[in-house]
Amino acid sequence: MAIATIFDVAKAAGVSIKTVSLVMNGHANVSEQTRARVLKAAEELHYTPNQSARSLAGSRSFLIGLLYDNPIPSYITTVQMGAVSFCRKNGYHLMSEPIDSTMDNVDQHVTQLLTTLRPDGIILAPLATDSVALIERIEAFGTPYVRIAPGSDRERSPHVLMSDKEAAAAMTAYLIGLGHRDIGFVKGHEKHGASHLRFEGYVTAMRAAGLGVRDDLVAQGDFSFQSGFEAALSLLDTDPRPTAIFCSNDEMALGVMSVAHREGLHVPRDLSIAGFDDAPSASVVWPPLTTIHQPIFEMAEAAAEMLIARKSAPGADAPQPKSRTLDFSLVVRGSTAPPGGA
Amino acid sequence: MAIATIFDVAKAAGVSIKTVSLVMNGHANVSEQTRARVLKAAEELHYTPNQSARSLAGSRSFLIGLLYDNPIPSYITTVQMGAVSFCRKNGYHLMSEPIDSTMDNVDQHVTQLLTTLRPDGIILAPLATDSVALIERIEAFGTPYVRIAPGSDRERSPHVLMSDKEAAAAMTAYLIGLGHRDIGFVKGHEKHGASHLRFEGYVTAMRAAGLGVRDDLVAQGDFSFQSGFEAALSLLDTDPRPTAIFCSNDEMALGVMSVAHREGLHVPRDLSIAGFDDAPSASVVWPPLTTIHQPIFEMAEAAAEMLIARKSAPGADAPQPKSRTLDFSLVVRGSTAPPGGA
DNA sequence: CTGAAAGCGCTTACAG
DNA sequence: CTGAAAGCGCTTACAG
Repeated sequence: MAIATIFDVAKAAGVSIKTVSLVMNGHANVSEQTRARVLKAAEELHYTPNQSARSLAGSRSFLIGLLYDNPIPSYITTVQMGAVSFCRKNGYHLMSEPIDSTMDNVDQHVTQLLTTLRPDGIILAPLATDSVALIERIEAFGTPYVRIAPGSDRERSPHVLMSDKEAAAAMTAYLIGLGHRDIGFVKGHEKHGASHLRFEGYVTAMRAAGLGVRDDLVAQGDFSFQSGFEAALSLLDTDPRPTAIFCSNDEMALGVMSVAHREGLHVPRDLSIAGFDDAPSASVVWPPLTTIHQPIFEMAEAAAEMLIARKSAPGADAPQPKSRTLDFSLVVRGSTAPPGGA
Repeated sequence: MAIATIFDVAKAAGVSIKTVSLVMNGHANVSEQTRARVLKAAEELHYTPNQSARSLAGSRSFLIGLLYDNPIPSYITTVQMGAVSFCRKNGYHLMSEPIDSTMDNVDQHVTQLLTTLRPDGIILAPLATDSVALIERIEAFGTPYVRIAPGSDRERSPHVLMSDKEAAAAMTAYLIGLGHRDIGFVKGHEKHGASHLRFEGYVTAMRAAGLGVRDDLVAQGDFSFQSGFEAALSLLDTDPRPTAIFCSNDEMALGVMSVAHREGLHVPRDLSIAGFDDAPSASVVWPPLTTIHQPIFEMAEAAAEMLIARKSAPGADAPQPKSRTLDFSLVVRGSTAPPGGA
């Protein structure tokens, strides 16, 4: 059988197509009886509105674009799952748009996306979330957008994030609580706003415990395994050397752990190691990594919600929150223990 | 300025909209002169065809749906990058459609996707690639689809894959070449077709070298870290115990490695470990894992190509290949060495 | 090689 | 609360 159109449903229900449209879009001004008749007819005919026609005639495309760059697979996948989860409940679909900010045609590509598909909203995930060029392009176009975990210039746009500073402070306080005093820290990528916040959290917690921050126990990394590896070499070549090392992400923590294995240091007895992110690999290494769990799925869900809510509630001009902060959690695993393994 | 439409371009170029349409779609029957004039006008007006209008009027939506289930993040991300890469070159966009085959409304969801968005094609990635219910639904609808790495019932549909059997045989032969004789094998998930092929490859290579396959050196896993861990415990409790263990995926190999670390076995001196997939974590553990690299990106690209090629070449009714096999590669890293570390 | 016109399946003022 | 009708921006026979 051919695909049913709005006319088929109207005829079957004995109403005009206008009424069918109203019902399908959940408008209020339809009598319960009529609504029920239409719904029944739609059901029987397996009717689903043609998105292209809807989009062309109306003002909505029911499409949300997810722009991301330099993806850490597990991060991006989780973001997608979260975004899709909310989109689906509201009849939206998610376009996956990986971009490469190193390419000079990003601009062109985004413009093409915006004009040909007319998405109702854009979600910006790291690192695209911090691309000023991208943001300007989207703003010029007037398409609503939400940034996930923006590292800089936050006030500029609606966004959803987690408190990196508090989380880092919590982890540091946890290590101090175990009895550690000489705690090394590996910074994240300089260009990533969250890196600075995590470092601030570490400093704050150290000071709050009356401990100083030794310069030789702070190393610069860039979120890569390799940089964690190198940071560990330098941090372990100090005196007194750290009994614990806290890294700004899990990847670097794995680099530190690799050095520990090579040097024959027992983790956590000789060295406690903590990460940040709760990447899948964090629970796969041995010993499994103590880390900060980010609510990535929920952040993406919230981002989609911020985008779609304003659309689904016509009339309800309630001021949407421009910023949302979600909770992290501290996940204690086997890579941390009191110094000396006491 | 408002977004340019086909009428604006037609007026600027002094032709009818029909001609603009022909040019934009790359049809042949337009004089070079006219084509150039239209292209110039389009360029100046920043014209991009409205996808909804195109889709509604024509027969193409320029949308490809990617259906996947139970994603291993790195795998899915790579599949997406590959598919998007090809889609973009041809003006297509990719819809990310994670599905959960454990849900009973998969059917309904796919139907909704097919009827509302009318994608021009569907790419099925694991494990959706082996869902008969899904395939039947798509076939009933008549939407073209391509399966990536189907594990069963391959002849049924166009697909792209890698030779799992050959790859497993190559890895086994490599271990034998190093001097190993007692080589353990950990099977993958029983329901995954590739698992059986990988095991066959192992058996074939062992026999080809005149070595028997010891039952106590073959363990059943399910692709999880945990199952690899358990398999290692049983494999190492044999006599003589294996000097090398080959796992059907990297995740399980990491489980084996974890046991080795705990038991104080030096890898690779006391035990060589090999995986399959070349997941990101394979190069992050210590020592880094020898494994089989799957051309996932290329497989996804090929899948998109198989879908789009038939569309872009109107008239050119060349018989498209229904099956495409891409090459694997053997990646030697630090986790394998001659027995005894000689 | 190119025009004029119908039609794709919806939404949305405009009337009632 | 509901009809009749215009229009969204394209594609595509139908003519020439």
